[in-house]
Amino acid sequence: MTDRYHHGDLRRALIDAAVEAIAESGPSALSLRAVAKGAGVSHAAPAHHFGDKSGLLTAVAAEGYDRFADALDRAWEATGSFIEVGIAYVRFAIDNKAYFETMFRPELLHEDDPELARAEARSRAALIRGSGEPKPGPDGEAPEFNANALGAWSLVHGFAGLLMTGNFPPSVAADPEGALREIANHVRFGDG
Amino acid sequence: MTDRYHHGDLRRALIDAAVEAIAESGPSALSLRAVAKGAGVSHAAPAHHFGDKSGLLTAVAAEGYDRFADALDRAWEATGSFIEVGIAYVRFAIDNKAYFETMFRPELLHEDDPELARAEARSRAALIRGSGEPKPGPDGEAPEFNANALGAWSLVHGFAGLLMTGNFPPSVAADPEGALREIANHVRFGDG
DNA sequence: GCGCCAGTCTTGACAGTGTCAAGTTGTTCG
DNA sequence: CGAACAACTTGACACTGTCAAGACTGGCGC
Repeated sequence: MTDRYHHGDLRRALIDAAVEAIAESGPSALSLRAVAKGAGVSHAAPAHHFGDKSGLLTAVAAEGYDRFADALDRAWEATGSFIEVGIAYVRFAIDNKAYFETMFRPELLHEDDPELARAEARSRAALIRGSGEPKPGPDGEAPEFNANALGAWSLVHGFAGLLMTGNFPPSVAADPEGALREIANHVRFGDG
Repeated sequence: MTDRYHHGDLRRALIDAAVEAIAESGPSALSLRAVAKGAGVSHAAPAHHFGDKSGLLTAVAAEGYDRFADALDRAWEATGSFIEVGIAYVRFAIDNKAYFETMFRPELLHEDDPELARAEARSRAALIRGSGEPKPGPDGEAPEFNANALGAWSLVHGFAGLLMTGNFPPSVAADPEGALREIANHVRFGDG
């Protein structure tokens, strides 16, 4: 199946190869030719499916946002806990480093891609839902972030980022989830 | 001065050109040859001063960490306010996008560079000092981050990151400092 | 059952990149 | 003055993304 002229699902294979490569050296070091070689096709094959190198990265990011939304939704539905959604946020970053890093590097992506926009919106919705203040817009309009949600989002996002860039002391890096739970025990969100 | 064979201060000129280029397209898109051309020297000149492309980026990051530490120190000394240090953190990220982005991309840097380590340590110290809990180690050992400091650091770092990647709604992007102050009004750090 | 066509992939080329080796120019100091 | 040394240049190499052109296939209508 993988050595036919018509690959079967080359698009899938290329994304998988890309994710693997990104996991090792980051999204900016991705080589289209290396990805193609990894999938056993010629160096120009990716262009046909993704147009661009940015196109491939955009596809990875979109898939990442979908998986991210799934993870956040699962956490909220399983626990109904604001904090557990935050934990899931960080856990996703750790377990899906390649996806997560790609998602938050807009300069490498086609920001106008509709698939990306759709998946991104899903994640945003999951995040707002999990922020504990579902409060649908007064006339059914899209719900917005309030100060508490923005603060919580910033906190978990920053925690994930600092963790992944190696900026935390070893004690935190050894047990990130524990450290985050302790932070949660010390932080209170209120109405100012 | 700039067109002599011996440039005078080519190192400085290259860093400046690099910062300018990074501000436009991010650190991963930096082209050594373009930087060299911008400084009016041959394409291999940068190698002599920085060895590597990573070497140049490391120099930029180190200088960034120094400026960052300065900014945090200034904010703390001027106000003695925990919150104002956080504001200064985000303001630095906005005003020095090129430096800030480079500082937090370890995969592009020589992480073992002593200059980088020194400047990084300065920033870390400034951050701990500004976190409001100076509490020097019992026996003069380096002070550590506690849960409150980790939480506050994560919050401002995440806020800066999400802001710069365009993930915040327009209302927040239009007045980031105001939004951050409002978040600060809603968040309380305590002892759990 | 057959031909043809749209879609899939390959081949070859191009300009641009980082890095290395060797050579050239300038400065400094004995 | 000359010799050692640093700063920079020149040329080459392998590698990259992208484009144009061609080759192969599977499946469609007839």
